[in-house]
Amino acid sequence: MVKLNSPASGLVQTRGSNRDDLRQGNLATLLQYVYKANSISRSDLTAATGLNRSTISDLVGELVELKLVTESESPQLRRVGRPSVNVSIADNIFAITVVPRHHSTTVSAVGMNGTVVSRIRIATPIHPSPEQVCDVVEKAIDQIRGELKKGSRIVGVAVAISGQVDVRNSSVRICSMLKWVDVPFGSLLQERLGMPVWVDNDGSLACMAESSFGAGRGFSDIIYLFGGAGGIGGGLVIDNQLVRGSRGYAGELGHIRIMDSKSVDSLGLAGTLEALVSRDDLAHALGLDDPEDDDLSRAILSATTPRAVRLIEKKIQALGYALATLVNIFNPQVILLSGFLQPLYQANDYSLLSKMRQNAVAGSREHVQIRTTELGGRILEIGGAQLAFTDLIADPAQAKFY
Amino acid sequence: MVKLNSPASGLVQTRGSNRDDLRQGNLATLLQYVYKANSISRSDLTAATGLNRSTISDLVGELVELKLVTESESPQLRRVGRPSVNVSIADNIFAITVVPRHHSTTVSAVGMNGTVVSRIRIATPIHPSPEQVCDVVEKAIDQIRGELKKGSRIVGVAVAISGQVDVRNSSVRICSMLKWVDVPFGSLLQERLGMPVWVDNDGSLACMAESSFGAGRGFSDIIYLFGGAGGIGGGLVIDNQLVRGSRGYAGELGHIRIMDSKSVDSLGLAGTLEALVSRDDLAHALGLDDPEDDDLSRAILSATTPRAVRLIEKKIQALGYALATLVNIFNPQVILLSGFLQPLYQANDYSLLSKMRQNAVAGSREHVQIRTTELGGRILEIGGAQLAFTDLIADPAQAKFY
DNA sequence: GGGTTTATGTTGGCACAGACAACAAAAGGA
DNA sequence: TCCTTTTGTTGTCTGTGCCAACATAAACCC
Repeated sequence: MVKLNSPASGLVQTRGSNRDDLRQGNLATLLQYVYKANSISRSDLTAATGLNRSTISDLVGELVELKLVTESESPQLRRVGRPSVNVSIADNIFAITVVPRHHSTTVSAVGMNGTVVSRIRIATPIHPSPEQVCDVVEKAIDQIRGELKKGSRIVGVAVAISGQVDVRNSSVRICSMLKWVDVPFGSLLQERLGMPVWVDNDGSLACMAESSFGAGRGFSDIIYLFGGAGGIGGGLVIDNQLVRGSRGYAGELGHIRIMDSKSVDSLGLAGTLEALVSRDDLAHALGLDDPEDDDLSRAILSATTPRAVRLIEKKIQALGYALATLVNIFNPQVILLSGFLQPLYQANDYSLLSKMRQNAVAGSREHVQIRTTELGGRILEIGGAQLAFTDLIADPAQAKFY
Repeated sequence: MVKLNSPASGLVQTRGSNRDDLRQGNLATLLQYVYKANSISRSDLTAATGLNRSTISDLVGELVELKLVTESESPQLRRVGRPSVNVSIADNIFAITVVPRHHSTTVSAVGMNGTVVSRIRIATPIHPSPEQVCDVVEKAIDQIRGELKKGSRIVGVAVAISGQVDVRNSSVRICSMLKWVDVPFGSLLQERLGMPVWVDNDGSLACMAESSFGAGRGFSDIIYLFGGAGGIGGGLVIDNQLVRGSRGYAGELGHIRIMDSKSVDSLGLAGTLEALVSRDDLAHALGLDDPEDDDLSRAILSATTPRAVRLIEKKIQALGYALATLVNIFNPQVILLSGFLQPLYQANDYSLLSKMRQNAVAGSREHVQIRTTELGGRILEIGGAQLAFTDLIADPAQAKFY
């Protein structure tokens, strides 16, 4: 018998750990399980973590005391043995998410248990200034505070920016949608609100959300691609970790180059995925003028004119090249397509798959799947909330609320 | 004052930790520091890990008992205070590295302290069979065992393959250099030798080596590109972790597509980096026939004929496109170039940098550096040894030797 | 329906890792 | 020579997770 050695990933730990770190780590692991499952039995936690029953009992007890989770009788499982106690995330912990757009900003309250309880969309001037967005957010949060039931606790605010965000200092490097350049929006909003503010790229947040709660569940290596009116964005998950890069700009998957072409993308780069696969192009070829997502999707799936069919096929080919490049670089398990890339895939999944496979190396192309996303219109709320809850989960005993 | 919240990376921990894991983790962290520095004082270990002096004393004591490190008087530092004891990696722990090529296989013994003590190159038939390579390795190890001083301990064998390796089961998916397809080489060699065998892609190993001991030291996000006779390979380090992908095929950076072109690469893919930037092309244009690396390098740097200069410039442009794509995807801190890509960069560093910057998004292009590699001809020995020592470092108390 | 089986929760004692404080040791500086 | 600074050593202590024994709650079985 030969026991094989798959290369270990090596250590990431650079600091030593003491007993407090041990306890904190275990509390965090437990809370993460509860958060991801929303509700889970103590015996499942025991099995998943490998910790002793009595240890789980103690740890869960601490989380209950911290009022982060609640215990309840488990539902009828009709299984032999004493039924296990169910652990659920407290229903009064919230994150505020902010999604600024051209001429409106959406502010929501998202419960840690996954429910979006409040969602306010407020019109702004077109291309609002950072201060104007701050104003809107401040007002919206006041209103939301009134709507939330008594005893609710807020961990902070997460902002999803459709542009490049330096996550080290939460500042917006460039956001063409808002016409912002080098805006330290995290600091501005945090100073105004007096509570923690996190800022991240919308593609990264969406990727994180799909990875934890959507079509990426159970996969460790994921490529996420989103096609919208502003262009193509995306995100990467490698070994269950979102890839942010050294400053947070990773995941600009729309700007990878695949061909010689005069067409340029939103940044003026020629021959990139975004330049070759644009929503406007498709809408125009299908005779639609600024269509809703659903209408465009239907039109793509039912296209019959030769010109439209040819164009769709051409876009599929370009997308196939881009996917092959990504597959060669990453060897992912799954590629998730969303926005108008989704109907494009559905229009001819065979064509996309085979184009991708033709241009990918043997090992990587064999088991990679293409899937459509699952989370729909609330994905940025879910991803933003996840970002806002991350610190709380990483150190439950230090939880602070506002 | 505003304290900013950079997005935490989230938890990777899926299992709980007990006190044993704590001890193991701290031992591993210490041993890793000693391994990477080769020799380091106990007081430096205290500062780096944040652990208590007495804890360090205890842990180092255990490593000494395990005979993994030795303590020695520190060199004269001429500093106030009691001089700190120096901790060094034991000089009798070795890894065997194997690098099979067309018609010869190189087997080396690499000390855990970094010294390559023995290096045997044995001729084989061209395109040797797996069994033939096993034979050669077995013989070489017998010889090496005789050369090593008494009391030497071997942790196992690391094999660097110039092709796609499924690291989950150490089998070679495809290696065109050896004409191997689906060869479970790890199992074969392990059965033969009776000691652990790890197999990995050469680009990944080289990347790992440069990241820990070469030009990548101190950087957390690295792209490594190697240009050789067989094509272009590479590796990625993200957040200090080597990226292997779901099966180990990640890092096929030569096969990313950048242009329309009839030229195909070693896998028959058109318009890829490897297709457009080939060593043979360059050698031919420079009037060289199967040149040594040094000769090709000199020729590239001193090219004067218009045709050669134009061709070099064209290759630089293509490389620039590829780098931009990678930068857009990853936002790395540094790009490391090696093999014939190194003289290509040196021939016109400004041109390559600006081409890359022109095609990269604003945030990512601003701080990325391009560097040449440092480790030279022994890079695969160093990387292979690192792979072989990984398990030992991750759990020093369970060290097994052969 | 009562005993049995199975799985889980609870409790008290235990082992042991790392922190801490006090002291010793080894160097430089005045 | 004595003081200061830094590091190593030792014994004690705290707290965390483990373990074993027991308690409890359900399904199962005749």
